[in-house]
Amino acid sequence: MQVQAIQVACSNCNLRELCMPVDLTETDVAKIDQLVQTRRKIKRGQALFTAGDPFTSLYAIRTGFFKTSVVTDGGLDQVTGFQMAGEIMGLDGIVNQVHRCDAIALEDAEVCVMPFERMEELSREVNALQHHVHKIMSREIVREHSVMLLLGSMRAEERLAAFLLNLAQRLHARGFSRSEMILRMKREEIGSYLGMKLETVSRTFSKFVDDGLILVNQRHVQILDADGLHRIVHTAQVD
Amino acid sequence: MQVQAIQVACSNCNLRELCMPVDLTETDVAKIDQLVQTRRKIKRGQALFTAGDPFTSLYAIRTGFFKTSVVTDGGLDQVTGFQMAGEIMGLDGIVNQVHRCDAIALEDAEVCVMPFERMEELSREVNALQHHVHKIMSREIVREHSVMLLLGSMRAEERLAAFLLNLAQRLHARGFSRSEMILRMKREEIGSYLGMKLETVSRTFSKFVDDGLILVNQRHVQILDADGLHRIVHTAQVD
DNA sequence: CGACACCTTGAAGAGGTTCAAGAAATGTGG
DNA sequence: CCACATTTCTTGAACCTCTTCAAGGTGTCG
Repeated sequence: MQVQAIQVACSNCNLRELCMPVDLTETDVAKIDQLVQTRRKIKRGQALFTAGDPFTSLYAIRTGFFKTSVVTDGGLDQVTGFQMAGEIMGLDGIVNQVHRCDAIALEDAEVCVMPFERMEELSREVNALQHHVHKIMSREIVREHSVMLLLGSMRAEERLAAFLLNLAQRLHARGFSRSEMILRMKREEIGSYLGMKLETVSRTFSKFVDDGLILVNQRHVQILDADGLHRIVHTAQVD
Repeated sequence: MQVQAIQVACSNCNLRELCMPVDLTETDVAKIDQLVQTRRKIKRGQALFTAGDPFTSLYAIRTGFFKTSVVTDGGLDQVTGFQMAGEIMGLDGIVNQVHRCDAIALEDAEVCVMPFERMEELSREVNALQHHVHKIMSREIVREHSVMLLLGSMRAEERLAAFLLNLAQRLHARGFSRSEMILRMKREEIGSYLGMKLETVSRTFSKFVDDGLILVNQRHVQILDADGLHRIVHTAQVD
């Protein structure tokens, strides 16, 4: 496990508005800079944590791209999310002080380690941080609701269209192109996340290409007609 | 909207260990008793809150049974959960100060209103409450992961078996029979939650009856062979 | 008791899965 | 740097699960 002392304080981090509260007083800023003492580098394919690991910290992604997934004793495997810079991982560990999913780096990554006890302490002193923690968790709950909607009521094309639009939107919020992206995950992982088989993912990609909605070259995807994709998602009608 | 002053303090509530932290000092108990100043009664079919309502409070169910669901502009409808006594609703509202789902009473109900600003204040003073709030939210995230697993990787029979076992287990934790229950929701709502059509829910119930796993009489369900149901859930194998 | 909502069951059909084969990319060792 | 092995992706064809549509049954409540 690669651990290293930190070079950049939160207050100077370019991801600050993504993972930390804004509108802090100077003294609050100074306190929060104490929170992240270490960073960890994770090589592609390596786990940041796996189910069963004791929970000690939340992790903010500084660079790289992750997937989180739950596994059952039966061997079932479900990808529960894909995380990118500025997003927080590890929230599932708080209840029982044990991680309940795996977090795997899909490309070389670096995360900020935020010891949770320290966060709770600081939250009592810095109201903005307290509220921020609550918001992060609430946001995750809302996100999962929308995944439930996707898995529970949409068909394959709608799911994949929604997935691509969501990825593009998040990447764009981080300064990348709104229409072009490199997928960090394989078809099988997309399929697991979206509740469909990898063959169906591949076929649906091909269909979108035939319909002139996107261009696909392996993991390079270009969105040609975002409105068309939106229309597919919202064609998801009740009878 | 029915609001009323409170008769039972948290410290005397029989649901205390379900919705409040344990191991409090006397002074902490006194503080927490200040949290719930009002209760609200909700008639069957009425909404406690709906998507778009401003968020002010979390709600602890004292009696009754709820469903929560998200609706899209497209008219899609997804039940995201069923809640019973001692469980907390409203967590989705924290991020943007707006509720993002509907909470509908499936039987006459009463909830304790917990103003969230008050909770944040108290959390700064009472460490146990702070940690408790974090645990509640984390537990909800973990629960939703398991729903994603269910929706993403299980087939109809596995989903319904898992659903029945989960309900039975939660009811049993509240002192009810481990094997007999009255469903508070209709087939359509079960179907929405489990990502299947009401006809499929009905057919699957019938199959379980044929197989001697359960007895069904409308909404009265009796589990005859819990092990058999467990086997169905865990037969969910990866090849 | 009649109207309405809810549930069950059948038959036909669609959407997605499974199995299989081959193509394209990626990694490895000489 | 090339040959080979491995992984990942695409596509086809048959099959299966679940949905859709339809009709009839059952329960409930004014």
